[in-house]
Amino acid sequence: MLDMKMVRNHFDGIKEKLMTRGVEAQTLNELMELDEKRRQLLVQVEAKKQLRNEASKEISLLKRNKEDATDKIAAMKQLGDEIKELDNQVNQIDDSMTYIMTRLPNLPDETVPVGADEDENVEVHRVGTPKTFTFEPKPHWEIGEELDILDFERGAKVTGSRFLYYKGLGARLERAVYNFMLDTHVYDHGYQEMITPYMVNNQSMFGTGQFPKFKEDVFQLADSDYTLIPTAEVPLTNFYRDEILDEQELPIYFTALSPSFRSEAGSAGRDTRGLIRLHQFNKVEMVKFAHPDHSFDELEKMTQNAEDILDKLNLPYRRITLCTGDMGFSAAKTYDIEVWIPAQDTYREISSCSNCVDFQARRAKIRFRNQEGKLQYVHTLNGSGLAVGRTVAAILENYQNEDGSVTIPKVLVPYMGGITKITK
RNA sequence: GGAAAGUUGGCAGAGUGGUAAUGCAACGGACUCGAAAUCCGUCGAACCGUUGUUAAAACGGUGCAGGGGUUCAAAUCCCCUACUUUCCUCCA
Repeated sequence: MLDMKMVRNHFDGIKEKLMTRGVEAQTLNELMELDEKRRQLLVQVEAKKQLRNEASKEISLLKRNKEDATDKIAAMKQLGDEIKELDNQVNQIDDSMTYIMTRLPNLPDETVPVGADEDENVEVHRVGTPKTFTFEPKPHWEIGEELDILDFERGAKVTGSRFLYYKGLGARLERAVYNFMLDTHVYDHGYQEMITPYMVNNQSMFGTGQFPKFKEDVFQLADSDYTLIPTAEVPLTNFYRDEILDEQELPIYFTALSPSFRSEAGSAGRDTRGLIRLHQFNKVEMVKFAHPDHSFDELEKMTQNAEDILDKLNLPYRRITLCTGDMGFSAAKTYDIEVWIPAQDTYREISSCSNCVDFQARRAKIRFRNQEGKLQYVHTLNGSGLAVGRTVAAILENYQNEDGSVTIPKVLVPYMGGITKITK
């Protein structure tokens, strides 16, 4: 959530920036009018409340001295009704403002390219060269089905489309990949490992910005206020919701493996086969709580931490900076990392690393006491490190051999119990 | 699933309808070579608004888990919800 005072004081600049993210000018104008009206009403109602408080003191004194206060009490009854009426008006305006404020996206950072959609994202760099095959590379779902390590049909039977079984060495490979990722983040990159709840309440979904605007993207449990997490970012970031941290503790690094549940409403027909777009997938997530002065440095480090996994797996990838029109709701700046998928002859997203600055911290009330003793919002960051299923897909495709077998990347061999190749 | 007791600053903790105590911690000072201890003082419930500023500050309002109600007036009384602890039941 944005700071209303900042919106009020720098209205034109903020309006311009938010419009690059698809916010309508009219919405913002309406917000300013409501704010104006609200403050006018507050002056009125607060003056009346001051009167009431003063009268209450007098009544209290009279009663204490056993004197008659019936006249004063009667007069206050009238005032009470007026206050109630004005309070109602303020509350209505508050509701309207909250409706708008909770649905406004974060302000893009200065360094974010302005653009309408994904076509205007800017490539930062490419690492590794896509391998040239002496044969026609197969898509990973064909490889997986032929090796009998992925079973999409039974996933569809038992649950529905966009679900699957990993089988035998397929399951082993998935487990090897996420254990490798966790070990790397914990032992090489300094993150604390967590296992989180996989269901969270509405307030947590609000804290990280999924609610109220994106309810249709998630699976909510009927007759409860629990939601299956769409990413471990939600339980990890909300870990410190409504808490005050020590400045000396910052930065705090968390990592967690979790399943992620997404309804994928609106993506019908896209990536219907394979591991790219599922309703349930494993992801190793990184979350940071950073001092505002250092959060953008922390974003660079976190993105490198994600790239380090791909470097070690020797998979070709590129990094792009998302433009204003393609960024997620809570982010001030986002890098996407895209891995090379040979069968599609293209790069596909495998990680997204964002600095949300104080946007989530203001929603979730995560603060620290600074050296002057004042409360200040922390900056929160999150990034995939990495999407596990998509990593398995990339390994199957990039490491496939002409005979249909798949070579295990070197760093994973210890995690595979010494197995170097998956064959039929 | 059932029963009881709880939820008040960073922490501890008083407050049964009439101005949210107090202690610890923090900060400043004295003492000290320095520190600890001690003493003196300050701040602190955390946000909204008005006036105002380089920074400040002053005044007012709200704020006692969250929401609603009663009342001239609610931390306090009533209702609903959440969570915590203990006991019973069940269970991996």
